Amino acid sequence: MSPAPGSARRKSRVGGKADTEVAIRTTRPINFGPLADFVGYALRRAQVAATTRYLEAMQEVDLRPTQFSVLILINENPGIRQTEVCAALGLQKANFVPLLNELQRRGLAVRKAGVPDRRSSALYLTPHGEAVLKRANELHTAWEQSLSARLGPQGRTQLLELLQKLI
Amino acid sequence: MSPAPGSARRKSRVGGKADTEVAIRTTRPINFGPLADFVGYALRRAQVAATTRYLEAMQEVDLRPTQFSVLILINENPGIRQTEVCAALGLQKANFVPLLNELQRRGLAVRKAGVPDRRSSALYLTPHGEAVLKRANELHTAWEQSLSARLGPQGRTQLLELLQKLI
DNA sequence: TATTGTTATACTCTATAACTATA
DNA sequence: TATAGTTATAGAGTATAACAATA
Repeated sequence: MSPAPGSARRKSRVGGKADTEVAIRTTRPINFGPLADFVGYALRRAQVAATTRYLEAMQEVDLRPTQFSVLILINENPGIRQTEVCAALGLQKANFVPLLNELQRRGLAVRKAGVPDRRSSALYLTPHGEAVLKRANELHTAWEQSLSARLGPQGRTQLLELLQKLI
Repeated sequence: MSPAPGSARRKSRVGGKADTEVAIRTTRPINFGPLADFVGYALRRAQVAATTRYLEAMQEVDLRPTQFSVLILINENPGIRQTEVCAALGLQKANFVPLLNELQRRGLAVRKAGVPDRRSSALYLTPHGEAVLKRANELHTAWEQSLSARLGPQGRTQLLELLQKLI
């Protein structure tokens, strides 16, 4: 799993040439050994690369991956409770509090009282939250299409199926 | 990519039955909407699941993914410099310092002086480091085999190829 | 007693700026 | 001037314990 935006940088030395030449220092080619064939390592590298491009693509709506998935879940399940979102997404309830506070501060989601169980509140998107989510989905769709372009027509489906088997 | 060890927990209510029954509270089924078809989300979930199992598998040698990959790289490229390892694995040189300190403290790797460029030192595994790496490779191979079992014979190769296209 | 939401806290991972000693 | 290694620091993400209100 280690990070590694494929960057075994190799600079080429300009032989015994004089110093007037741009003297770029040689770094011998790095041997990755068995690492090149590790699924865990490839998974990590792919995830880092994907996240980097995701953040670029979603810059306009300024939604981190988890924030985006929380908005989707609230939108798909209006009135959902915090604990339910946490269980569905694998988040700690303690960490969800500041995350939701931020979404509420930005006017994207709200906690509403009036649930039978008075310990909980019900979560909803605001109209603004719905609009931002709509735009986020457009940007995200474009991003997924750029993935499909890399993976080929069947590649994306194949990848999804294979990843499912790891969960 | 949001976390989510597939855990949309659904408890089933025992209809209108009396309280003598184990009263499990209903949580309505959560609708994941488009999230279920996102490559980024699947990538994240698979990576989290894989890392969790990796850590279990490697418990005996106590090597985090990055530590493991650093040991492999030093072993494959004896005398490699810190900057080269960082470039190859996509690490910040600043973060590499405490990481290598820890490997050195545990007697797995060493910085040796005597390089032409006196700003650098050359990295090597100790005999103990080599032995630990050997054991780590055994444990890791077993883990990769458990992945292969999930993915099917061609699945692992397919997955590696698809992940490469994302990098 | 158990659960929901919350606070506080800590640990890992990642990122940037600035320093030193060499080049 | 630029680079290798280092220090310090800050920001995410994630994890646990404990508390108040409610069930």
